[in-house]
Amino acid sequence: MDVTGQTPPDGPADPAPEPRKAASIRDVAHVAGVSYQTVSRVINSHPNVREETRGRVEAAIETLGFRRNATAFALASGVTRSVTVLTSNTTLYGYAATLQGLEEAARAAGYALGVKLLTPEDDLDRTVSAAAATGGGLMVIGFDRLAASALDRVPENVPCAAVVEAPSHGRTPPRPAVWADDREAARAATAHLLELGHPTVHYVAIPTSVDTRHSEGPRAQGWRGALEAAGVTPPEPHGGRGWDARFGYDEGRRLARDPGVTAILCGNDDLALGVLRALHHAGRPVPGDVSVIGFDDAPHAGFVTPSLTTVRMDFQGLGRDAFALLRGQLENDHRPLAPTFAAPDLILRESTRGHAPRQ
Amino acid sequence: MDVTGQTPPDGPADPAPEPRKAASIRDVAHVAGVSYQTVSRVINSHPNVREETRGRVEAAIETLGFRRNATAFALASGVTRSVTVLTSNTTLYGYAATLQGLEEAARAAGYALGVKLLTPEDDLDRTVSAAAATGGGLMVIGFDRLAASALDRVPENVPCAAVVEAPSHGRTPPRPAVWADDREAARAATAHLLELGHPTVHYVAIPTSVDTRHSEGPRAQGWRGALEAAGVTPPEPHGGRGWDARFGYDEGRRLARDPGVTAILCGNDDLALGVLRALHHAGRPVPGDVSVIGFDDAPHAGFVTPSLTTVRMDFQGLGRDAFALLRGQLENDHRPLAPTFAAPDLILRESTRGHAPRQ
DNA sequence: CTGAAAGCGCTTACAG
DNA sequence: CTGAAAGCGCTTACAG
Repeated sequence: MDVTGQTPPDGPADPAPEPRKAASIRDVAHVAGVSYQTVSRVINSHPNVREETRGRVEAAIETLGFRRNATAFALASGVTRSVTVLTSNTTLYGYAATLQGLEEAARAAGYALGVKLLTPEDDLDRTVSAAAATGGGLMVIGFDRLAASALDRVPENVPCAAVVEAPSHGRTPPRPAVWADDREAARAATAHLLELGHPTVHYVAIPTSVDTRHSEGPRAQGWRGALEAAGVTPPEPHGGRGWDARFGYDEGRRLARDPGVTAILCGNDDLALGVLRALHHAGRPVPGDVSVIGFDDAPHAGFVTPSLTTVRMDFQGLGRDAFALLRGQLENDHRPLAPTFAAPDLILRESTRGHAPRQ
Repeated sequence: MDVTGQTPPDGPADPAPEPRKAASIRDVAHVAGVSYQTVSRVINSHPNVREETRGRVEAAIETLGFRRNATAFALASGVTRSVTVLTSNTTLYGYAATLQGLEEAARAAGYALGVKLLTPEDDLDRTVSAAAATGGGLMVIGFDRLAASALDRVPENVPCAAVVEAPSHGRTPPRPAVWADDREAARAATAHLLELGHPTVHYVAIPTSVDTRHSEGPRAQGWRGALEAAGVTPPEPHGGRGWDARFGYDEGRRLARDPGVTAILCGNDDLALGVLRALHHAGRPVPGDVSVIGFDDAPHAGFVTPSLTTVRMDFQGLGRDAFALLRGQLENDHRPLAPTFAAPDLILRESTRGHAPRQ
């Protein structure tokens, strides 16, 4: 099974068409027998052009296959209509869905979208600087520490907006930003588990954008708050060092060993999947013995067995709204409206069930 | 649960810093007391600059917060170092992983990466044209019909490469491209099921880039070929109209009704998840009664229960290699080497088991 | 080692 | 309605 393929470096069989230079407005003007300014008027649909002239120019554009050079346009006009999104991940569900919302909104507005991945290896200042030098706006998906630092480093005079974790009481993101109420969502999910009769709820955390030496993420805060409101002392939270099922599995194994554990809230659905798997391996049926709630409502959450009770998050809506916020800075006539994204919503499925206290 | 947040449109509390214009090399030159050409030499690390002059210029750059305007650089120098990837999806595992490989390779080479989503609604020619006008290279992720059409429409004189489905015998992609051997992978997976004792294997297809009125995708071809080689008449394939678990679930329900179905190959892991779920609902245990194989080895495939036997695909490697192919066209001194991506690999897990013919 | 000129492909006033 | 000029912020020769 090792046959793989590639078109030979020399390209397809037919003789490689020499990459002749693209036509410019001067070429078009020459063919159409007008000055190049007139060509500019035509491609910008300026009203004051004689119909017959316009026709000649359009014909020339067609025959030469002219496409306006976007770089020259940007430099001369000063309008860039492009956004670069800074993110530390593109494949995790929350990031990918946010990116998708961003892309949709950008496309609808006629903006080009660039993606620049943030990595711990690359110099953050250089990365942010390079992105800023593009001339367009900057968008940061600030779900983790790395992205939060990037957001802090965006030069003041470059247009920028972000989607972030719900900020703590009284704190304001360094730039215009949107967020969902993760805190309230986690509180509600935890309260649901408590109402089901579980004596306490354990939490397996995702990484967060806040400095965990001094604080914790909004989802953890909501979980903690719900327990405290019910008068139960929150157990030590787990996780916080990774996003995927493998981390969930590792934490799940630990939790499975404790017979007192009957309810687990996970920071996302992938962690929950890992926890489910660990509980299965430990012979602890879900939801018979343990109830599990995920977070995000990723596409597969409803199709695993047991299907996952989870909190649906409208990442695409966040992305759209964040773009509107940025666009407001880029085009001064454009005023972003109130948020349009949907609030988090607890989706009840098979992985949770009422808990009857043991005799 | 409806509290959501957004920074007020006016921005953070502190008075919005007026977006003063970015400094140009002339500004830097003025502050440093040199001509702007000298500034150009410094920012391009040209050797012939007196140490003391260089120092003054660098100091001026620092105090003014100068960043070279990428647009002007591109226009003046003619080097773009940017790639726009055309894709009809960014969230499905195969697409997202390919994109990630592309991004990594682009970043390593110092290229900016743009993403342009292909949709059935937008005019394909306009979309492709707009992307081509960027001046950089074009990259297409050609896993579906829409993307394949986009690839066909890329003007001959714009640098372009693609990652595609394995082309049929003797056919060549319209542009330099890389591909994994999906056909052989599907053949091997099917043969494995046959060796396990299953009398036949059913197939739930993903959409494909080929015109299904005249042909079928490479994965389907491999599945069909394996059956025919074993002397069994291939049953009618299912699916082909969607990628996600819901489609898999619908097809799974149909298959579950047929007691003769004991082995199912799915075009990807999401479809397989849906099939698993449908079999569960129909009371047909996996792998006890039915064996299921997925495709791609998505991150969660190993964590569902039963864990999914699947074909691991190196999408990231494909993305990297495709980028090298494109770079070869953009920089004429750069010669792409032989493919470096890993061949598809069958990963045996819990969802498959030997089949003992019923008495 | 450093400066003055021309130009990348466009647009935006300004003339006529 | 259409053309000639100046300029966007840089780079690449060309001088000295």
